Amino acid sequence: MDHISDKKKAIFESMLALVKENGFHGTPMSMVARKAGVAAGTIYHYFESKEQLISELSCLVRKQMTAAIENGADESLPFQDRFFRIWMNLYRFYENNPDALWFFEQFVNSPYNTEKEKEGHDEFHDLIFRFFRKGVDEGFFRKVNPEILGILAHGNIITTAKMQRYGKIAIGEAELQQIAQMLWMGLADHHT
Amino acid sequence: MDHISDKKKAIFESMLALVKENGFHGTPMSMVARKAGVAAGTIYHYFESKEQLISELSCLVRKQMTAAIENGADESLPFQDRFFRIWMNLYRFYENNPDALWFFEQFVNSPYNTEKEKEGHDEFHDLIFRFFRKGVDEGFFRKVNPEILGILAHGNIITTAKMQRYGKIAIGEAELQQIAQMLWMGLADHHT
Amino acid sequence: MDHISDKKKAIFESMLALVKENGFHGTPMSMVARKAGVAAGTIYHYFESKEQLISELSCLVRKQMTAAIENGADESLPFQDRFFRIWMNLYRFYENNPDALWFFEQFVNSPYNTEKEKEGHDEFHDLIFRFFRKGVDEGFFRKVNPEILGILAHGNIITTAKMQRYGKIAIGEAELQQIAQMLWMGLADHHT
Amino acid sequence: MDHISDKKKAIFESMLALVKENGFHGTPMSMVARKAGVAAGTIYHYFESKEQLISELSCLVRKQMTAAIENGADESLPFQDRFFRIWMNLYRFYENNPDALWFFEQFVNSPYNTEKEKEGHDEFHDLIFRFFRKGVDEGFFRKVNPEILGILAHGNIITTAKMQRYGKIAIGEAELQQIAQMLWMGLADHHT
DNA sequence: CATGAATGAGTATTCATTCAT
DNA sequence: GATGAATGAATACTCATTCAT
Repeated sequence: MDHISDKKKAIFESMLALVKENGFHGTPMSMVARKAGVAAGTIYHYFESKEQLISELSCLVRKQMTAAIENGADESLPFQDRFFRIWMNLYRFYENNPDALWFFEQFVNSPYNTEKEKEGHDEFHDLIFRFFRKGVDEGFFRKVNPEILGILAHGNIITTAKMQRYGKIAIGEAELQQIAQMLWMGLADHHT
Repeated sequence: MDHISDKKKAIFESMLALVKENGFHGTPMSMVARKAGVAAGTIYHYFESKEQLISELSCLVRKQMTAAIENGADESLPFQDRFFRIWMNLYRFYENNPDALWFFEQFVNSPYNTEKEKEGHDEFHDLIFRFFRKGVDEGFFRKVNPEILGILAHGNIITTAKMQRYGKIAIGEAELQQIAQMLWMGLADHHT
Repeated sequence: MDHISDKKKAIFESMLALVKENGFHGTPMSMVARKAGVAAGTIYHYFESKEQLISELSCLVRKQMTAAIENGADESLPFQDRFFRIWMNLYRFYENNPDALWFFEQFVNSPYNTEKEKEGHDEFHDLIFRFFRKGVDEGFFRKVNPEILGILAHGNIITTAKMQRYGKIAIGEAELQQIAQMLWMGLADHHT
Repeated sequence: MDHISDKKKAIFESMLALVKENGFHGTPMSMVARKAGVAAGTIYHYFESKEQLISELSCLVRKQMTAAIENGADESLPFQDRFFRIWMNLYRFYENNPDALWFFEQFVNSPYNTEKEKEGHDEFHDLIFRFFRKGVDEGFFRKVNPEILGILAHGNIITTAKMQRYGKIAIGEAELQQIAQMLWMGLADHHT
């Protein structure tokens, strides 16, 4: 059923929001509990430790990111359309879920992102990788390790989302189109 | 002038190295002191608080980043050459100073990076901005807000450095050239 | 009558075994419940509190100790035979019920052994006392407060059982005989 | 110098007294700190953890016990005199240091008394052992493993001290003499 | 009777910071 | 300037106990 109890969901959401405000360290479990409307001890029925709560939350966020992309994975579309669709889908996800973006950025560079964490299966990464390999194989992209292309593309989207979030620079629809376009042009194989 | 006492330098280096290992929270002042070979109290002769030590360190790192770029700012060179030179210079800096890269990435996404922090004058940012504005003005780059271009370019370099640092994907000289090349192609104005 | 429900028994046994492993403090009620195969709340149908569970368990153990002795209380036997029989019966009880020995030793020296606890009627103590008073009255033992003799004798048995349990010193049948013999010789009235 | 700082001593004494009242678990570090007149954190300058504080305290107590015996180790005295002297010295120690007696009894039967703890070198035990081996070798005691004799004798003293401490039974000088005498008679080799 | 999710007070421990020497 | 012992507020986590189902 994959059913997540209401309390567990409330705890997830509470942590997500608070981490954005205060960072991992600045977010005591007691605060997570209060915002989630549960007792401090209750969290420990659902999660073994703060570390595990954060770890599970990172999995959840990654799943959401994966889901966000998959909408654009419609294989019947032309490749280039899929590229822009994926770019925009993921961008929109970050735009609409700034807490998730912030959480993830902090998580990646934190001691919570342990070796064990990194070694787990990462469907998000796989999805991206397959897409870019296909792009290389079919001549759309340069002959470069598709993994590199995927990571650069994702970095590009995150940079854009952070820019928008940061708020000092106006990023409208036109700019988004241009940024995605620039990425496509950069990756494209201009030989042919 | 601008002389940094040996102890102060030792404290900076100690913090820089430890933050990479353990993160901000995992790095108590006592540990910084021990690694720097000074007493805990001594740190407070040089810095008002942990926060300020981190803040000053972030300034120092930014200065180093600025210095790294400036080598490529030789205005007599053709613009495109300067672009690749700046790209590579900054990349090399991150490659050779992984502690600094790590520290900065953590810092940017941390509560230590306060509003006040963000509002301070940022010579690094200015330098980048001026360069990209020139590129736009002179027709090398698309007609896009140069600030956006600068941030995308910096994001590209950091993504590359982290990829290399992360170690799972082989990034050799050939790949570096390609990545910079792709960035250039992306930003370039293909109209003309 | 005096019927103990299966669950209650399971809870007693669970606590007894766990206390030996982990001590009172290291034995949370939830652990007792799990090992007993009941829900945490169920324990509170049978016992008012952890304290009372422990208190009742201590009574139960004392009863078992009393029963162990009583087998040797056959008044038709010569007094000396009864002495050795009691000694060995009690020793065997501790040997065969190391959990009980351990529990009792911890209990006696714990804050659970409250004043109220100590003041309750103690049949075990009475039994021992009567036996040693008889021994004194009939000239087998020295003219010493029989309560003292009883406590010394019991201490001797417990010391022996712990030695055996501890495992570093080989205690065989021969040694047991000797220890009991030494105790007898010590208590005996050598005047006559 | 074996010098123990005043604060460390205060912490030891505070713990010793409180454990007697409340047991290990009932004695939070904050309470130890308050009674010792130091801040909670201060304890952790001297001891790594509660466990280590307790462990070190147990060593200290054992040393005191050893010292108490050694006064009676005057080898020029007749063996029997030494026996009674050791018995009384150790008894007096327990009588005058009821906190230590209580602490030790609790400690021995607690999870703090780890395997590692038990395996450490134990001078107290060695001293006792050597004395009883000599007694056996020189024909004063029965031909029984001297280790067993030592443990029984120590158990006898502790039982006596606890009886006295317990307070319900009057133990005067006469009784003490008798108890020690009974122990001697018990251990003695009556063959010769 | 039985359950087990929920509670929240209580505990060991950490760590930025101070200050007497 | 330099030291490091001392501080005490803050935090993750535990567990006896309750109660709605």
